[in-house]
Amino acid sequence: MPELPEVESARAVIERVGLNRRIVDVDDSDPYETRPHVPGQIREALLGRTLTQAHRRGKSMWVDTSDDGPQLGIHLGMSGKIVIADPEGVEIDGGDYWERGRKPGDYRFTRFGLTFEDGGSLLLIDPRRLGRVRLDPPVEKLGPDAQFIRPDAFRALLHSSSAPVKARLMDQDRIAGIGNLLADQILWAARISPSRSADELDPDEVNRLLRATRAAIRDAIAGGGVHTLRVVAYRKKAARCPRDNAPMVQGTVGGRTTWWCSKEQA
DNA sequence: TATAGTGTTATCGG
DNA sequence: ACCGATAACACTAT
Repeated sequence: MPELPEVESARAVIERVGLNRRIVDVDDSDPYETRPHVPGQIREALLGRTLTQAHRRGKSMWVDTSDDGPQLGIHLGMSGKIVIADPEGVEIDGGDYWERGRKPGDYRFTRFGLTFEDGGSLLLIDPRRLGRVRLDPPVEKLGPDAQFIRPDAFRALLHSSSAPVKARLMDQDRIAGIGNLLADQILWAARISPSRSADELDPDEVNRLLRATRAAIRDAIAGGGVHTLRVVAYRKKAARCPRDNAPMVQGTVGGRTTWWCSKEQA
């Protein structure tokens, strides 16, 4: 369930096997997944074109299309996944991250699809339907990508807000790509309480946070998803911090369930 | 059966 | 207008 690392994996799937194949059919019949478009609108815009390049910023993806066509924007929401199937419908690439319970070839929750000339297809599978497909998505509102943000920009986004630092890290308009699990991992690794005011962090803490951000993203991409991050396994009742054995505690910060070490992140 | 959920956004109050 | 907190969205798995 996608944060920046999973979206990057999905982008890579499109780059590997989704490009330069003529689109001969489009299933955009789910009116919720494709809002505010109406069914048929995306189909009309894409028929006959090819995908030429896949981009990502934070958790948002968009794909360029041939012949000056529109960009195809894809957001995976809470449960979306991109899958490429061969002409027989056999899943040949779904990215390299874990996905809660789903088995390859389970297409029950397909919400959007492209069929290519050779019969292969690109599918958006999204049980919860909080993902979104749209033409020419507005991505300029997003903050800089969390994987590549520069130190001065990182410092600046924390500097001017009394909001809890976790809420600030998850604000996609200021830094794009960090979700609930990445945020918990970053704050745990940096030994900073999620509810600390962002503007009260000292320079050393800001440095620790930036280093932890880069490490968490790198580790999650290498490990196969945010669920592989160290602290994620300890986000549960009666768990103890794997560093100091103090109890892990739970609360709500920035509107999301949050777990932290009661000793090092006090 | 009731609840929680790895995301986004409209809405409300300050 | 800005900022932050909250509810709503749709649906499955536990």
